Amino acid sequence: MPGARDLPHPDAASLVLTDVLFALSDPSRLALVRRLAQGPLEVAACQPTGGEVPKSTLSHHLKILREAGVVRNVPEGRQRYVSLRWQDLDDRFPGLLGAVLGTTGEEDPGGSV
Amino acid sequence: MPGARDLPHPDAASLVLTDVLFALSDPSRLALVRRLAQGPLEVAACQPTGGEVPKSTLSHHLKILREAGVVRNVPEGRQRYVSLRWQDLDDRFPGLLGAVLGTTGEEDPGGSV
DNA sequence: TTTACGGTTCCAAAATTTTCGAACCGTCAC
DNA sequence: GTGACGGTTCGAAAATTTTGGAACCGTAAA
Repeated sequence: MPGARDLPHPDAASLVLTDVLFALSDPSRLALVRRLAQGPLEVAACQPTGGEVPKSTLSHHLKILREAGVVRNVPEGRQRYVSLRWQDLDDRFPGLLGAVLGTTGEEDPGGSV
Repeated sequence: MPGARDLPHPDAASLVLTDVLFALSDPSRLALVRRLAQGPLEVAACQPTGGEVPKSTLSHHLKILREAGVVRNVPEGRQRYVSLRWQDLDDRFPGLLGAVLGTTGEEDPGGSV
């Protein structure tokens, strides 16, 4: 197993509500979360649509999201995939993410694209 | 009309999600919001259960909550009543407050203690 | 009116967060 | 191996938030 450079992720049960709310309270982070709601993205693709941000800054925001348990960051070849921990979040704080994303959870989950 | 010393409150339609999330992301503020969910409190009663906090500090937290539109602060004689803007919040961000407070809205509101 | 009360505002210090360049680390291509 | 890539970590500066004392403002009681 050639170098497992996995980053630490809190497990679903130990997520802290205020940490999650804080992570989501930043406009640029929330914007990213909205995009992640549509599917995983590699880190480079997490750049805000339009402007470029220094790598270290982007990495910092990803860290806040990851440590709060909002996002999962897994290595894949020489890149990394960032994905929303929707299920875990919903297990721990039912309805929260849906409310933040503006969906109450009542609408067609697998709607026609 | 003897001195209307009303504080500014954003109206329901103009509430900003990240501001609300930020206001709720502080543990002491969130704790207060939970208590307010059970009914209005006068400012003095907003002191954290157990410890005393300087008046100016408490006032600051109330200001963050008020400016985010989470709370309403209305003068009443020589004191002020602080109340949760549950309805306004729910109109603007359906389900959010319920999710934060840990109730999806489905359970018995007046459950047996 | 004078004084006590309940609270907000003002201001500055302390703490935390944000930003970003530079150094570093694994992985893949040459 | 050597080098380019994709990203994280480190460290320090800039910006924002938190804290708390002092001054101030209306209201109600003396």
